[in-house]
Amino acid sequence: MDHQQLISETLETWSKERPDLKFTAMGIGLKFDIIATATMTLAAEKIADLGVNIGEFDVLATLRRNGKNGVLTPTEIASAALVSPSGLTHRLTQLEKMGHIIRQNDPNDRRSSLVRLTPQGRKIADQAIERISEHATQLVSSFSADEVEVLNTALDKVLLVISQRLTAP
Amino acid sequence: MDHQQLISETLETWSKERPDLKFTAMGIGLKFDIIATATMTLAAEKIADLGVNIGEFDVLATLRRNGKNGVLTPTEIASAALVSPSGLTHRLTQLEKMGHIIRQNDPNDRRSSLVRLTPQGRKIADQAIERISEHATQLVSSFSADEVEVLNTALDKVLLVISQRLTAP
DNA sequence: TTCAAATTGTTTGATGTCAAAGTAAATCGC
DNA sequence: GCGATTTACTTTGACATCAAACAATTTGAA
Repeated sequence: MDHQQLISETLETWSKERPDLKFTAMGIGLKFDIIATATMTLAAEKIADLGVNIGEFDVLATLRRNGKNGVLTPTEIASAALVSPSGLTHRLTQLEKMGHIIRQNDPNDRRSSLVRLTPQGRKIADQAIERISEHATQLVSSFSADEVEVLNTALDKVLLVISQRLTAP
Repeated sequence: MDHQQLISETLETWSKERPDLKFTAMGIGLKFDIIATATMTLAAEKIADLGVNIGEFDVLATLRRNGKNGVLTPTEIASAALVSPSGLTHRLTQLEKMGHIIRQNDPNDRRSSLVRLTPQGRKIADQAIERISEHATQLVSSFSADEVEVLNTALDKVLLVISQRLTAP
């Protein structure tokens, strides 16, 4: 069964069983979830042959786009990549094995370390971002510029509500 | 740093580093991902005190909304809940421990089994869907009916492209 | 009828994640 | 200064998930 059909069938059966509740918004939530999952799956496929997964790409990308010298501390990467400290440690370990990054001691703070993108890692990051930005563009290729604008605005409105909920439950 | 700001900063720095690429669509993808993750996290919090996680709720909900007698085979549940067979086995085991479902032998096919929602499981499903539908409604509470309609239409368009990509890579 | 292929659900092994504890070092307040 | 607190990263343990292998059973074609 197709995703669209799965969603509409879910909403219909729920409405039948619980006519006292409203399910329109839940349908939107379902769509967000399915779109996000599928988008990530597809993006992962696009870069699979580069040997990195999406999480690892995210780390490389964070270093790559951080201009100057591609050096950040793990804490900086973790907050930019929305990953837990322990999750980041694992990603860094993998990336270091592959030779895409190196960990160096921070000369100013011995608790800390500096994560540096290697030339090889930079190359991977560049190849990956090319494919991923292109892939994302294709997903909204049926949209006019205006429609993209409208969608973006709507997403921003949802993000705003979410930020409020996350910080002030 | 706030999510909105994180996204716009990511797009800006990328545009600076790679002015040859287009990042608008990737920003939309990022927003989908953050919204979906946060929505699920918030929904999980809403039902945490019921003792079930989102995946388990999904199974209960599939059984509950499937009218008549709340009985389905694991295969039917798995395809409706978008979970792998092995993932479903684990969820069913947990739910059976809690007394929310029971597994019975299928009299017509001894390979198969029938998963039946218990009255207790049905109660949990009802409480959970009330909270989750309400929570979803709040997330788009700042939208007019028209805006909800526009958003839904846009999401459907994206879903359509995704379905095509997933089936025909 | 019989045996190969398909189907059903579970088990196994690997992955990626987080929360919490642990280790080490820097900073702040007195 | 000096001890308590905070900060930075890693380690550990738990969890949920998937893909692939598996065992049991049904189906279907020769």
